[in-house]
Amino acid sequence: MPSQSVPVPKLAPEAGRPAATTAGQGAETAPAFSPLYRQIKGLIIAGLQAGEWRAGEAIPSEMELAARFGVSQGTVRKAVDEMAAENLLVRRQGKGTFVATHAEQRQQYRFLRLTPDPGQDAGLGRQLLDCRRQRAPAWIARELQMRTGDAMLEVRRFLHSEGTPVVLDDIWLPGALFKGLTTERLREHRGPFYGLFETEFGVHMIRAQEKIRAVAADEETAALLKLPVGTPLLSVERLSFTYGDKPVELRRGLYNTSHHFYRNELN
Amino acid sequence: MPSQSVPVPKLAPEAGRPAATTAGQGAETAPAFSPLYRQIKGLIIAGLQAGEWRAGEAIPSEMELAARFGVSQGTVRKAVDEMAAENLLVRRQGKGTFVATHAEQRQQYRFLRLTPDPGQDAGLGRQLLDCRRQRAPAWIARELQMRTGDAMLEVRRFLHSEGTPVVLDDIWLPGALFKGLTTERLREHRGPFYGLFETEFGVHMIRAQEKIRAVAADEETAALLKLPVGTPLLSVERLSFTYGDKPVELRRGLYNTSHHFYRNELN
DNA sequence: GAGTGGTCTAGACCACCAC
DNA sequence: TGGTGGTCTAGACCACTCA
Repeated sequence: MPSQSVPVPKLAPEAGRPAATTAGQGAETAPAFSPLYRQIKGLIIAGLQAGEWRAGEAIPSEMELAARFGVSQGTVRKAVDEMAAENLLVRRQGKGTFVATHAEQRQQYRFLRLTPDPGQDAGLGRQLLDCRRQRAPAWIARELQMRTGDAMLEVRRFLHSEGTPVVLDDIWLPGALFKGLTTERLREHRGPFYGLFETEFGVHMIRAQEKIRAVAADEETAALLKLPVGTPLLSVERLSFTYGDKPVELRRGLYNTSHHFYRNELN
Repeated sequence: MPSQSVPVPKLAPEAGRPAATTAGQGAETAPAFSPLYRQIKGLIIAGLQAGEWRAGEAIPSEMELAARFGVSQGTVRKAVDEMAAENLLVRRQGKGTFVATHAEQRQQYRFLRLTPDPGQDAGLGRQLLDCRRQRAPAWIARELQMRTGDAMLEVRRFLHSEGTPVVLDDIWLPGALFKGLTTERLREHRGPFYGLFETEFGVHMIRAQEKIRAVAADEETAALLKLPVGTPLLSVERLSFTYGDKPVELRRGLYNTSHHFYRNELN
């Protein structure tokens, strides 16, 4: 005998589901009704955030989660479905559900939309130029939701294709989250930075916004990318977020699009 | 008594669900097993493609569709869920499920990622420059999957913000699909082109790919956009598709990104 | 064969909308 | 008041993986 007033056991008190009618009170702007499966999703995200399961590890099976939260498997399934659609989790039939990671081959460079023209080599090499601790200037502090002057890491690097530089990246990170990150650590690391950030610092990028413009190469950039001053470059400014919509990385890439392009899918 | 061998009535013969085990035969590369809900999805898409329901109209209720296809409501729901996630359909609680359209206010300029800098006016005006019938050159024919020399429409237009031109668009369309499209028709039309294409020609854009580069303004472009020759511009090449992954529009925009940027969300 | 996710069903009740 | 989509449950069986 299914009944919607029975469940909601082990949920946190404030997560209690509003009963039958959306009765009075109506305080503030929105009653903020949220279905059970969304509350479950919130609890799973809280677990990820708390580090209960690390990147690449399996989370408990749907049946286990259903038992733990006191809901049916179908409700857990719907929560996990949404999280899989958002690339927070990865389902593998017969094996389990895993915390998404940037470290795996299949998922590497998930956020990089740069694509070589036909006939170009697909692989991109990395070259670290610089990594130093600075005090955050106002505009970066604003983006990363820290205070002007707070500790900040500044990284500069190349991506190159067959020896010629294609991308010049400047990367800014909150110093508080990346204590102990050094030039050597970055240089020794194999694979994408985001993999390192996950395994070494527990910082997991789940979403990003990019703002793209066309700009002219200034003298410094032109010299570094071995291009004439004034060459049109793609400026890609990326703000990346972890769980809880917390911004944790600001990045500005300058792309030489002579033999590569930025690919985007619209739906 | 649910049983997975019972259903599958009114489905098209070739859509029949493979029974229990993925038995022998194994011809070619993939057995191409597809679950019931995906077959239902295919049938609904076929209906859209055939014009059974037009853009903006409601499709039958989930119960009706379930009865028609001889499956449970839950299976129809899963099919519709996927289509809603792909922006093919729009669900409205209490009202029904509707064929997505580019004509509505809410959905207008769904594919336009150009965003004004803070303080800039958000609205963009349109100005038609030209519309003529041509023969498709090889490179366009290839993209639109037609033959070189086939009839093709070529449209050129501006988007401008507060009087100054921001975007110069060249648009190429297969002549066969847009018979009767004239300069006057385009000029008189209010709202986005994609709305006109839907209502007048039954061509519905559901998906697009963009390739983005930074380029320097040539003389003609510079004059049209009132910029110095060599100004860096964002080149946005868009290929749009209808049902069945059929390409039906090629477009190349040159964006002045001095006071606007191209916004993208990464997941 | 046991365990995991994937599909499908059937039925209940809720929230929203229009008449 | 009746219809629509939205949520939740319970249970069956299938497909895949691994020991």
